[in-house]
Amino acid sequence: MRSFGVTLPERNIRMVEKRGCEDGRVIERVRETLFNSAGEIGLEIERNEIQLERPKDLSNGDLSSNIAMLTAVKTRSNPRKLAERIVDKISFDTDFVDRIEIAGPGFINFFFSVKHLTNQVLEINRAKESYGDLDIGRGKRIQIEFVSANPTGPLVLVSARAAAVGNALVNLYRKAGYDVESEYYFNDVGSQVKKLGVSLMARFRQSRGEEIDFPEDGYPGEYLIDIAKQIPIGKGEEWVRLETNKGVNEFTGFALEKMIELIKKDLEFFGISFDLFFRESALHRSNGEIDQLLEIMKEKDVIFENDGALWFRSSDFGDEKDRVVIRGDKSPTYFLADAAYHLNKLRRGYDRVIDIFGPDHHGHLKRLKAASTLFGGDKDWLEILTVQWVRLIENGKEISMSKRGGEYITLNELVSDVGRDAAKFFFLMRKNHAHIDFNLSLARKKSDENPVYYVQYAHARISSVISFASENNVEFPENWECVRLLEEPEEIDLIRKLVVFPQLVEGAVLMNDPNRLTTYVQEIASSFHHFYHICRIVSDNSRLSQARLLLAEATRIVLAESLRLIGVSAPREM
RNA sequence: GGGCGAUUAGCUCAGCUGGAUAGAGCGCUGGCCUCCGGAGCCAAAGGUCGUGGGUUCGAAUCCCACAUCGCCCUCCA
Repeated sequence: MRSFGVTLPERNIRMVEKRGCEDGRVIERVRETLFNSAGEIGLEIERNEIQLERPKDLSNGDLSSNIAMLTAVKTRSNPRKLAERIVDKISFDTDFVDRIEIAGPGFINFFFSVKHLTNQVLEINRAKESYGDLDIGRGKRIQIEFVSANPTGPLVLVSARAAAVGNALVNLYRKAGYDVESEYYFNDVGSQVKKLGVSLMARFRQSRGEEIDFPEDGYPGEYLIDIAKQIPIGKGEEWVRLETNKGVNEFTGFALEKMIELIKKDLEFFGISFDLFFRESALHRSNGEIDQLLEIMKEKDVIFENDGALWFRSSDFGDEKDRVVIRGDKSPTYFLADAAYHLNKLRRGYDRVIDIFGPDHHGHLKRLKAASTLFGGDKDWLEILTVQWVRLIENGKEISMSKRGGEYITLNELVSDVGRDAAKFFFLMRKNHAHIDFNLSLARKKSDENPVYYVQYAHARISSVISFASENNVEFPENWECVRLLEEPEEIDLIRKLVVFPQLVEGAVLMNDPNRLTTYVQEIASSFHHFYHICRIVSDNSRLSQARLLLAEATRIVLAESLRLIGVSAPREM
């Protein structure tokens, strides 16, 4: 059930009122009418308290209000009788509402007229891919940071999931009228990165025939062997001869550039792009954000010294204990750098910032939010979402991944195996914060069992029918009056599902929940197949054919746009 | 010990910020192409929504407790 009313947070109410599409205007008209009628019989109720829902079961109408049940409690009256009194007072032109029923314990149900519904088919055809565009963001600047995996290895499954989720959110927020920037943060500083350099040096020396042990805590993956081969031999040998620290630095620098290149390639292979790649090293310059943040922390008196290190009193902000920000060796911790990074974001002027974290970062969450309020970020300025682990299941069994052997399944391997579309779709079939068992065997299948193909098939089928119609001289009509001929239950059912799209986008944005789209798109496909089976599109009746062609095209538009939002292709044929 | 999440049909999961008779896919059973793509459609079977309390006109949904499972809890990043 969708509901728009009393329990909604402030910003949600505003959004509902600002919705631009015709469907939204209709909801407002119904709300207005109910408000007036309730006033006439002396009920005291706020406009925004009036909830309007779309019943799950369409036999309960297109819009349903529980106003009578809510007010019955206050006025100690029978909700059904109260509903009757309200309905008696309702008088508006029945252009879009066909009838009003009182049902169940006192629901007031509005049934849209066929005329109104068929008009929506025209609206979708007119709007095309802009159907469902909202202006709830009103141009506010929002930054979405995601993946941000360390440049110490190729991207693995969790990163792939974060990439799919982040990419879908970027698309959704843009569609909702936000000015969105996507960003990837590279931790190109610190001990992990240094380990990368040490590992690469070892690989290089091994490649020159030296029999040395690989460092125990190094990165054992094969990718470093490949990168070692790319080092010009003269250079590499020179670096080996340098004083150890300097030499490692050279290898680190080389490894970093190659890793960043590799990660960007992986992302491109997956079909994910970023507006900006930000490097942590930019924060470390003298009097950069790290220094500035330390100053702020000192001013606010939230810092103390202990054991030669500087600590942040994060326990005062809900963290379980205090955290080191400057280590005994004077180097800043990862946490301090990340907090400084967010200071940098704030200064760039974003109205809101969303971070998508992997599951291994969730302990980091509270202290980062605490830090962001320290330097002036409003409580809701920074929002942190987490995505959970992905387990790969093949033939009903988990594919075990051993960290020690460096045997991760990479993004690249997954996408090569099942394809971009299936990978993205499967990652978006669950809520972000729930674990996923990724069914490899199913994702691989190019058959009806695989939901991605089921949906894409519907799109291809529609495209094919439209071509078929054209070959048989059924074209899109000049005069769109023919949509009035749409009246079969299968046609009306399909239309009713299509018109939900703008609200679906709104809900997905409000709840940061792109997985709603994967469910929706399957429902649309199912309704279309059903309609297709019962109602012949191209027939001897040319006006009816044209009307159904418009409905098919409207379906195609909604399908294609939904798929675009989740980053999945909508093939014309397959 | 502390924290986050999960628990819904045989399996994998939806359930849209509390609504009406809890839905889909797969699997199983039985049907549907002289006709626009059968990668499709229809029908049937299948449920104490983990357990126990609470709030509410109304709870799978919110609150509390408990159980089971997964993950996290470095002066790593």
